[in-house]
Amino acid sequence: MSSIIDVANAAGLSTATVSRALRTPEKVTEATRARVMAAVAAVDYRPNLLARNLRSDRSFSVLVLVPGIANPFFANVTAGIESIAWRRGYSVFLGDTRDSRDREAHYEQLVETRLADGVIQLSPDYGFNARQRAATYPIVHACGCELTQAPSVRIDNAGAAREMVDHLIAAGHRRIAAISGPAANPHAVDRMKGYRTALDAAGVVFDPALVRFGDWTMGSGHAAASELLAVPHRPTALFSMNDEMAIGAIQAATAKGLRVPHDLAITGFDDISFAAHSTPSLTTIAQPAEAMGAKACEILIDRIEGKGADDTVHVLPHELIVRQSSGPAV
Amino acid sequence: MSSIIDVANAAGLSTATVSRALRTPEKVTEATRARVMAAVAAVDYRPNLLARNLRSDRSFSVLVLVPGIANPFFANVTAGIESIAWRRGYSVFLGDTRDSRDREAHYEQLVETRLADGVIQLSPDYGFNARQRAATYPIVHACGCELTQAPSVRIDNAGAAREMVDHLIAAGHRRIAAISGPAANPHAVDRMKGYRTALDAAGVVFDPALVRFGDWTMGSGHAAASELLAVPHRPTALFSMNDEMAIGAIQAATAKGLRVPHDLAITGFDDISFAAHSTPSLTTIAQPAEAMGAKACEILIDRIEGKGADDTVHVLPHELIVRQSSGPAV
DNA sequence: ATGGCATATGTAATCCATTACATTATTCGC
DNA sequence: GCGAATAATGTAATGGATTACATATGCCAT
Repeated sequence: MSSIIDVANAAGLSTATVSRALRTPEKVTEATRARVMAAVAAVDYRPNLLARNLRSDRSFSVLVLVPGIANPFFANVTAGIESIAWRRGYSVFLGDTRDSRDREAHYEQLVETRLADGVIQLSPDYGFNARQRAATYPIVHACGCELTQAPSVRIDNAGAAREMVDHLIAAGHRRIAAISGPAANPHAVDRMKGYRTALDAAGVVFDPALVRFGDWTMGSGHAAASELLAVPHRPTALFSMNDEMAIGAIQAATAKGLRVPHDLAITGFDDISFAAHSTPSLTTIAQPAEAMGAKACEILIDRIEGKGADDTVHVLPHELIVRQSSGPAV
Repeated sequence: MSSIIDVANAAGLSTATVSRALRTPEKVTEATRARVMAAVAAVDYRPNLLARNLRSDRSFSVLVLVPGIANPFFANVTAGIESIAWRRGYSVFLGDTRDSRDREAHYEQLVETRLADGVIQLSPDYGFNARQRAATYPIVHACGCELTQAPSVRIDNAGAAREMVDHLIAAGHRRIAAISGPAANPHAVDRMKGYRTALDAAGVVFDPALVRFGDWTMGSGHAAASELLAVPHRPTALFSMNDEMAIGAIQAATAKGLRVPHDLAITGFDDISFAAHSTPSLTTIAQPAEAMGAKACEILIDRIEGKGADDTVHVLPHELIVRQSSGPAV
């Protein structure tokens, strides 16, 4: 593999001039630049970016910490991150933490060893990751919760949940069950808050028997719905805190012979692409997943490049999308 | 940020000894190692991997070229890649090509500029990517088609498609429509081959009017199904070449008042997680997505590390998963 | 024509860890 | 107890691009 020295030799110039011709062409004669370009082509030169990065102490790459890339929502956020990184000349390291602190810590080594310039964290902030909170490297949260410190990007989870439950209440529902994520999960906590606020506002007494905790998977949504439908005086609506669990719930309800939404309303959260195409299509909260990733990436790269330190919590707009799966209570 | 020199000073040793203590401890006294470790802790040392990588001309990272990370199937393959890369101490660069040759070529620069040691290609091989076929760097295809050269990993797409259509024929269907991917897509080509083989074997005359070309999205599956259901003497079964389009087709059929599978059988391909939880659940071909990614990654890293050059085409087993969406013809 | 200045190019130091080669310390055998 | 062999450590070169500083070239004004 030819190096800058080969180019310099081929062009009869010094490596300094070659470097300048390539990186800061305005510092070099038109003629020189042409000679360098010819030499580059002649020896098939590709700069060794490891060397450049070492010299400049920059890697021009960012690390995305994602709890699971197979989750469509996170995949969308990641796509948004990638598109901005690409535009700004950065590469993306994929750090799939599989929800493990260990893996997360291990991946953070990429920054500490200079292979990445900063981190975008997609896991919500549980509040006890002291290491990360004290991080000396640039870090931005892309799917924040109310606990998440700046700089971060999120939606108003509690507000969105409240809107959804308001929607169900407006449709006449009173017995509205919740299929939550893991009890300690900050997103679940925020959304649960919105759920209860909506119930309170409508004068509906909160009934713990109508709450089940899943793990965001369709299987857990199926299981939760099966249980909830067996409760005496069963709910007429299921508020699921993500789309996957809602899809699982639809399946469970249908298997029990219930018709959605006629016999049971079911709603989701996230608006992954499958929500619009499930049968029935799913009423949900649209999160601007790509936009959140993109915004987080912009903030991160601005920080890395020292272009103003954005230290705000960006709350992006969500949207209630009413589709077939929610309907009037019977 | 402290460097190896700081450690050497703190320990009263040379940088060479420090390096040895850390990388090849057996070359150093027990006592020395302890002194080095203490110094490392004292100055909070983290090796600069950019420097190490420059010296060794290795980056210990691989580039994954994926047509779209938001596609659940590719996300699963990527998850498989990541798990092996992790186990073997490599990082993963995410190269989302968005089906653009341009982006693909741009991402390949990562290898040519030494930021990645090799490439895993998830796009099927159209046969005209001369650049990549002549690549001087290690490259492995993870979702190959019949055209794909070794080393690569794939399933028997034609065989799987044939099995699926055989299954429909066995259930009594004769008018079996196909919802294909883009006409030129190698996976679509292979699967179309299997479709026709099955029809021929059953003595069913191929009817071009029963073929539609989608773009793998649910929307395109919906559109294709709508058209196919308007054909005179409409088909009793739809063979969709991926799960997303099948899910779109289910939605279209249901919207038309048809019951799946009672009035119309619909089958998919891939067995993404949503296939098991759609309503009705989807008969499909299970591809070992994670295993394909993992295998490809193993092969790639073996190549990178010079541990035998596996030059075979690995055909992993698929499986016909019969669920609710396929049923007897009416 | 010459000092002064801007522009273009060259020389060599630098980034940091690794490692070939050199040197010093230690152990073993007889 | 001494030379040979082995082990431990040190010195300095190396990887490839960038860049501070030095030098050379060209142009203008006086």
